[in-house]
Amino acid sequence: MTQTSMGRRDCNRIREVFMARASISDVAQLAGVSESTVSRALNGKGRVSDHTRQRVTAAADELNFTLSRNASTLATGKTMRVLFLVSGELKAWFNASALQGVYGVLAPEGYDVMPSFIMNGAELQRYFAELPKNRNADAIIVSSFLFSQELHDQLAASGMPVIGLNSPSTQGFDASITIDDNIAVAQGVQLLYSLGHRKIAFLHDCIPTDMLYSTSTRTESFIAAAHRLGYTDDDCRIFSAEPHQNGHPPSDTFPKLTAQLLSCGIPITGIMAETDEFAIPLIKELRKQQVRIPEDVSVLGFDDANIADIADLTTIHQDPIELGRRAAIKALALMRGKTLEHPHEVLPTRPVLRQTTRRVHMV
Amino acid sequence: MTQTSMGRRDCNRIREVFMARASISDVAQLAGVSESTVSRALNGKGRVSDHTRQRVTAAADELNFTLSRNASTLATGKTMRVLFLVSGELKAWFNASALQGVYGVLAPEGYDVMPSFIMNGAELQRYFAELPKNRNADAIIVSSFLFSQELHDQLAASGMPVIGLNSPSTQGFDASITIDDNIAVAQGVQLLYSLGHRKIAFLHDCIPTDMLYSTSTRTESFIAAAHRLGYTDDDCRIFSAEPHQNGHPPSDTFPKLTAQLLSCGIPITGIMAETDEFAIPLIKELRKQQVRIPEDVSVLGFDDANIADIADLTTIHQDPIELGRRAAIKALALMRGKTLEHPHEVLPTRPVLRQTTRRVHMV
DNA sequence: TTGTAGGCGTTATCAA
DNA sequence: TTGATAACGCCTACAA
Repeated sequence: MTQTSMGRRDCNRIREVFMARASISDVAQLAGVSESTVSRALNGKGRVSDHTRQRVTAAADELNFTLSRNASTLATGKTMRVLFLVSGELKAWFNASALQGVYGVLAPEGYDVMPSFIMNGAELQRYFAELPKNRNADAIIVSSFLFSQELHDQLAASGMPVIGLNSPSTQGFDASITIDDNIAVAQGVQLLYSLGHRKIAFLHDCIPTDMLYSTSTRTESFIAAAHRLGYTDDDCRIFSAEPHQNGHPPSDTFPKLTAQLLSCGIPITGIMAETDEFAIPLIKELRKQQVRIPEDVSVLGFDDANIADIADLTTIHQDPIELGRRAAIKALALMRGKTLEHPHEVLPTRPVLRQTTRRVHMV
Repeated sequence: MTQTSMGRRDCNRIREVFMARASISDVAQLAGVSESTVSRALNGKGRVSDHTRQRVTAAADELNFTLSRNASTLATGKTMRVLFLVSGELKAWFNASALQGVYGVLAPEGYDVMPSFIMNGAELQRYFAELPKNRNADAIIVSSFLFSQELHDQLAASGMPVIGLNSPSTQGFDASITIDDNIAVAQGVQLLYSLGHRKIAFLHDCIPTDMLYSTSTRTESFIAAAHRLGYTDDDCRIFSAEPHQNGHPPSDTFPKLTAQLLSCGIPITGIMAETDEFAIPLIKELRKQQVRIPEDVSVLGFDDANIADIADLTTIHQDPIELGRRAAIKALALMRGKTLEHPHEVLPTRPVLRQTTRRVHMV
């Protein structure tokens, strides 16, 4: 270890005095072996005799030493970090749950998870423009995003595996895990049908965005499913909220929707809302207007978020923790150079019956 | 650029063909300057003439280059990463919100946030044993943890700033941000008092843990506050749930508590629950037993989590996003070597009136 | 303001 | 199985 630069040297000396950070060479010296051997002994790769390994381990313990992730990263090109990108709020039920799932499988494997969230298309643009050049992660899991071809190309250029989570298509993803929104909505329609509801409505929450996986496809799914079950255009209606303002529906959304529902001319008894979050304030408003739920009208949500349980809301269940887990498992495999047999998978959804729906008693 | 090692060279060649990753030397060459100049031009530190900077920037853009975080990390010792450690689930309202707050201030400053969660004391022990040696982050924000002196010492040895978030004491933290549980509970008691409730109860949720900031201090705070307002021991009662089993109260918790409440011999009209999450199932059970809320009994929660709004629960409001933000701001300052004027701060709480409490009409 | 020459703490190659 | 040596990609002290 030659040291000609005084500045550095002083710096090191200070560091050693204050916190005694050992480096691999210290361990090598103490164990009486070379740095390479320490490296091999400590990171598991490469053959080292048991005897040597023990000596090295002992020396490392004594010096309170572990290998530096950063240095390894630089040498190997592996960062042991995974990006988790979501749109909207990190604290949202879906995102937080998915993060927990991702973390749950990645952390035990020694990976760090770095969440990011992005609010609009411009940010997304910028984010992905930087991403491939940063080589700051080994994989990226992307939740609910809609990707342009351009972004796809940028990502492909990064060489990083890109895993989709509830993304609208498999386009641009090396692997993906998702629910089938189409089927899920059909489950809801089927439920309303089975309960005897012959006039039904879908309530669409309009989230304007240039990048989010718009749940607007649920509207189409609803109509298609209803038609398959024999509902005519007069038997099933769509009501749309005004576009969100700073992350929430405008304040008069639910009174307006309630008014529309009650004045639309057909006696709707079954309502499916696009999300639980949308269903609950609607129910509150309906009850305020003396519409009894579920006696007069049944209401069905979508997601089975924690609030659905609180509100006793019948809904369609999906499991973001499991989605996160699966995404992470795929990421893990891809980072390890494996080829996935089934890169794109679909997780089932199911209805959960609670107290906001009931069987219609025919007149 | 001398290259004697064939292996590496091949590797580089392959990489260049496939993804054309430029390094700082490529930029230097293209811009016709030295690597140091590129470094200075791109990372902002150090003086570079405008003309040179422009040439460098242009070259970097052309080569689709940005500085590698990892390499910078190794050279500078700054990782530009912050750990965020929580106990319990990441998806829990408090944790997810705090994370969002932390992320909100750190991300724009170029920091990555790495969340971790830890379920028990053993994991905590292990986590902190590794932490100082890893030098994998520049600071750590710790949410709601109780620290032993031993852990404190280990952390201090790491040289990393440690910021507490709703931790029970400032002990062991370089900075902290918290609410005052004592005051918050007193606000609740005062509210019940002002509403005319003269027989009140506190419901304690028993979360057994060897590391979590136990909210059990709230019980004592409740008694103290009640006494200050003139409640006698006969006027205020404490009811405790059985210890959690796998993260939740035992299933018969709320029927049991309800029975206790109704049979305790004093006509309790005001209840404060330790958390919103605890209050809501209690209310459901009470209503099931034909106890009208708020007509017969007023119930008050604690937290103002999103579910409180859903359940129309009167509660004590705290703001974990803001707590996260403040913690991050402190972290930022400390990482930048600043000394905080007020390292330990307290954020106010306030009652939020909803539909589960009402004024008692005296007989 | 710019260039030179280490150094950051690992891993990988090759030879022994 | 082990060791010497050269990367990995950037930053910084110093001299120019």
